[in-house]
Order: sequence, then C-alpha cells, then structure tokens
Amino acid sequence: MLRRTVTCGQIRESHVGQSVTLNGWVNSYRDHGNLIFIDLRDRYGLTQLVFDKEDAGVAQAGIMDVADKLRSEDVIAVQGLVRVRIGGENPKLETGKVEVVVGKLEVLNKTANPPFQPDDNTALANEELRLTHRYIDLRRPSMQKVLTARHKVYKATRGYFDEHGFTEVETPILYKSTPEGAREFIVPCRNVPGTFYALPQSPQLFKQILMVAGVDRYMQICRCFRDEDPRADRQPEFTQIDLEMSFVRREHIIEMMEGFVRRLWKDMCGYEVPAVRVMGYREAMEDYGIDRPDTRYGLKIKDISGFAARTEFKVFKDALEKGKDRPAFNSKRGVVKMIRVPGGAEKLTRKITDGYSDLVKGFGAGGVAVVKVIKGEDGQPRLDTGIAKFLEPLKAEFMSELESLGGGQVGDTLLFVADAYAIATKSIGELRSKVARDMGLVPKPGAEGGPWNFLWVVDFPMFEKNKETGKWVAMHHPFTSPRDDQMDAFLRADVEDDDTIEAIVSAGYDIVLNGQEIAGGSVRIHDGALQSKVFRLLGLTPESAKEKFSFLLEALSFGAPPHAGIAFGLDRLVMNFVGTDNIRDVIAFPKTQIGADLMTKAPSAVPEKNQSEVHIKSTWVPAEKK
RNA sequence: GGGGGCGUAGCUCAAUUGGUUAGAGUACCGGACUGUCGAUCCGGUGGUUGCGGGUUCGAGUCCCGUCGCCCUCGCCA
Repeated sequence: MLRRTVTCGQIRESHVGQSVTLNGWVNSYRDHGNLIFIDLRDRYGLTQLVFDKEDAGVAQAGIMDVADKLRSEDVIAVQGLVRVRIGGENPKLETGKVEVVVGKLEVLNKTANPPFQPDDNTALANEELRLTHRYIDLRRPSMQKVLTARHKVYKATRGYFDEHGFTEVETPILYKSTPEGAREFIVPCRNVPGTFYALPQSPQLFKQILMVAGVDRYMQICRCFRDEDPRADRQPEFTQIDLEMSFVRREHIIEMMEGFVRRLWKDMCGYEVPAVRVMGYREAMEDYGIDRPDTRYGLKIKDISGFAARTEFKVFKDALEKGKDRPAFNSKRGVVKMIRVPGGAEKLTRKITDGYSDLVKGFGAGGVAVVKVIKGEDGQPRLDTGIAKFLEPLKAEFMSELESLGGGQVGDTLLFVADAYAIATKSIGELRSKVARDMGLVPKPGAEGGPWNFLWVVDFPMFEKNKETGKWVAMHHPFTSPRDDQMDAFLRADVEDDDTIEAIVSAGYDIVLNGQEIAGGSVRIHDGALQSKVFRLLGLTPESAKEKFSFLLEALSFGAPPHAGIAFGLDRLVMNFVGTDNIRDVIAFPKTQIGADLMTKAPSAVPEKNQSEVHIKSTWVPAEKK
C-alpha cells in the first residue's frame, strides 16, 4: 500500500515540485475524458488530484482507465507531483492553489453506492438514515470538527485539573441500585440469583467515599446512565466531568470552577470569561421565574400582588385569596406577576397572546391577562384592551409600579399571571422565555458571536414536594448539606412541618450558561447524624436507610472530611462550543428517543438460554399472542 | 403515559377539491468531452407512496390501526 507522506489538508505552494503520497476518500470527480479531476478527502481537508492522458505515458500503465471508474467514497492511495494549478486557484479550498498530478494510483477499496453523501454543502439526509450509517455521517467535515472539539474539551479538562492537583479515579459501572431519583438501568447478576446491579446515575457516592479515603481532589470524565425519556439535549447515557474536593466550602468550589470555565472557553474559542455573577435562587425565581435564568435579555418579572389586591379585578383577588395565611414565597400563597414587553403592542397580536394563555394553562395557571399601552388623546400613555378598565382607576399607582421595569411607554404590552406562587412563577417564567423568542430578543449562541452569559445560582431549597406521592424529595440530591446558617431550622424540622421544610436553604450551587444548566453541585453532608436526618425527612425508615446507604453512613463515621463537589454536563458544553442544539450531534454513537442505536440495532432480544443463565425471564408478550 | 409533526425513486423534495401512465434535481449505469472545482452535454435504470385495513367508480391525498424518527409535557435524586 502506498502510505501517505502528507495529508489532504496540508499541501501548499511550498510543496510545489515535490513528489507526495496521499491516502483518502474520493470526495467528488470531474471527468473530462482525457483529463480527470478528483477531490481527495481525509479528515484534514481536500486536495485536487489530476489524471492527464498526456502525462499518462510517464505514469503507470492503464491509469486513465482506472481513474475513469473512480466514484465518490472510493478509498484510494496516490503518488504524484505537486504543481501550481493550471486552471487557476480555487479560493474555497485551503489547498486551492495547488494540485497533484497523479503518477501512481492504487484503489484500496471500492465503495458500494452510499445511501447519502457525507457532504456539508448539500441537503442533509434525514437523521434516521444518518444514524443508521453513522460511519458515513461522521465523515462529514462538520462532524469531524465536533469529534475534535470534544477531544479538546477532554484535554483541557484533564490539563486544568491535573495542574490543580486533582487525581482521576475510575468508579464502578456495575453499581448498587439506590432507587431514589432517576429510573435506573438494571443488570442481572449471574452469581447471586435474583439480584441485580444498577448502572450509576452518577458516581456521587463513590466520589464522596474517595474523599473519606483521603483522595482530597478527585475528578473523572465519566459515563452516567438514566433510564428516562430523552430530549433534544438529553440522552439515556451521557458524560459528566465529575469533581470533588475535601476541606473546602462553597466559595472554594466556585473559585476553582470559574478557573476551569475560564480555561475551557479560552482554549476552545479564545474567549475571556469575565467574573461570574452569583444570584440567589429566590432572586432568580422572583425576577426570571426559573432557577436557571437566561440573562442575555431583560423582560424581568415583577410581583405586583400588593397593587393587584387594591384593584376590582376578580381574577387577581381570587388568586390572592389562595394560601393568604402562608409565609411569603410559600409555594401555595397567591401572587400576581407581571412582565413589561417594550414594543409588544405591535408585535404581540391577539392571536399570539391567546397562545400565551394556552401556554400557561399547560402549567396549571388560568391564563394571561393583557394590557397595551397606547397614546391617549392628551398625548400621555393610556392603558388599553383586556383588563385595562380595572387598572385605569388606579392608574397613577400602577404607573409607579412600572417604574422599576423602565416605566410604562407607549407601545408596551403588559402581561399578567395570577395564581399560587409555584404555578404563577413557573408560568410567567416560561412565558418570559417564549415572549423573548417571539420578540427576537434571544441572540444566537456563542458560535455566531452572541454573548456567553454565565451565572452562579445558589441558595436552593433543600427539599421540594413530589406532587404525586406528597413526599418530600431532595431538590439536588439527599447528600447535599443545609447551608451553615440553616442548621437550626434543619434540626428542628419535623416531617409534618411542611412550611419549615420548604424554607430550608441548601448549600447547593449551579452554573447557568445562557439559560441552560451546565453544572450543578453542593457542599456535602459529612456527619452521619445529619445524613440520617435527611433520610428521615425524605420518608426513609432507619432500616431502609441502612439497607440502602449503610456503606455511606459507616464511611461518614470513620473520619469523613468536610467536602464539596460539582459535575458538568460535558455533552452540553460541547454543544455550546460547536453551536448545535441537538445533543446527538456531539455524541459519536447516540441513541434515539426510545434509547435505540439504529446502527447496531440495540437493544435486541437475547436467547432464553442467556436469560436463564442470569436467572431472569421476560414477561413481555408480543401483541399478536395476547 | 399524554400532545404535536413527519414518512413518496439510493438521497433531497413536488404532485390542485380524491381523478390519465406518481414528477424534478441529485446519485447510479452507458456514451461524449484536456482545465474543471455544485464540471458540462446526450441517453438510460430506478417506485409495494413506511406497513395493514377501511370509505369510494377511483386513494400518495380521506378515515382507523400499526411501525419508525423528531419536538414537547410528565419524568430527568
């Protein structure tokens, strides 16, 4: 086999006169009979090859006949002379000033007619086909760029944490089932009939144990598994950059991770990340209606419950009756919230705002009330349409409410949602994001030069109520510590004491980028008694806590250091760097929405013999046999 | 589990209210051509309209079911 001396992206004018050998795939051919052009492709680029009948005398015998049969995706090796292009430069190619006149051609492998062309310039084949023939799709230059970008993220990550004294430790994939949280993939055990491993949702407990083991600074680029339905940005198996540090508090993690983020963005796109703002969960929920606010645009939310109570609008008054004896910010206490949309009066048509009501109904709210600010006969702003008649009597007061949102200007649309705190907040938060898209306020992600907007969100609640079971669940995970100043309330709280439990603040933290959570973590509990208390509030009996987590409670009793950690979603980081909103684009061999691999046809049936070997029997009956 | 979208030639798409033999570009096959770079020109092969059923004189088109893919709600400690 002729082995390459240069790559297809490498040849320049400095190579002119040299004999070179190239290996690659035929990207395209232009056959003029006695003159044939081939664009040869490898992952580094394209080089134009020329087969010329007049030169064929000095080339291998019959070369034109072989070259004539070359087709896209054939694999070949060529040897030839680099020269300046006779037909003029092709400015589209890096190698566009030169060409290789081929003297020797070796066809390494003819291709079958490919189901689609791995070409970024023509219409992309549908994703199903691309996933089935992933090896062809990955040949596309843009997919090669993704693989390379992902590799660079691994490299920068390991580089940074190595420099800061972290040790990469592998943790088990075959793991103990701990069925809190996400549904697990389970693996039957052959040696102990009737038992199962689970695949880890994350290495959470192992990394904490490593802290007890004195590893002090741990990191791992690790695969995590969650058997939940995928989304555009979620896969059943995904990759985390997992970290844990001993003898630190929140501020130390924040400092170390900002350093990492700064390093990563610098290496990946030369961007200097400025100091990252820290925002409290309460502020995020109040101003943005979500715990991961997109701060690339304004449209802040305002609570106007006090004002709304003085109007005669029944919807407001009814909402404010809800949970009126509960403390402020309690999930069940009624509130009225408002967004001011500058310029919305023109763009947000009746049809669109009707759609907003449908949107919030999906989150349990009754609808969206709308008011437009128009120019009155006296030239002053006047409230119009919708519920304007309820606000007009209190207009002066209402206009002063608007002051903190920039004042009511002619052309504004004002949107209102009234309901219990949890529902109203979530609804208007989702509404804000929808309005921003409708108003064209969301910049394209970093790839197009839009801003990278980083944010720490801290001071999350420890617990939230599961709507179905009515039980308390950990908002982050059950190993998250209460914030230091919350210890009294935490120790005092009883399972029945809903309002107290809801108000406890944890020592958790998230990094949010452009409205997307890219990392989350917490200071951990390193005291067995505190950990047992969390289990108790979560409704675990001491017996079941011991059965599931005895190894953790035991480890905490043997000199566990204070520790804290965080994990980044690596796939989402790469998505940002390559500018895609499809997670499958950044995973070499991704799965579909039912967790299938279209290329290998996984999952698949296994013979009953293999099932009985691991002591299982499928209960599934095909439909036609029912 | 719920809601929505899509499925027509190898690929990307078209096909009027349900109406003749389902078209185009590209790929592929054959031919011509010495400066192309989305080569060009001439000719050709290629279809169970995802699958099954129904309505109708007649279904790519309407209805029911089913499969696959995508988006989304639930779910994702």
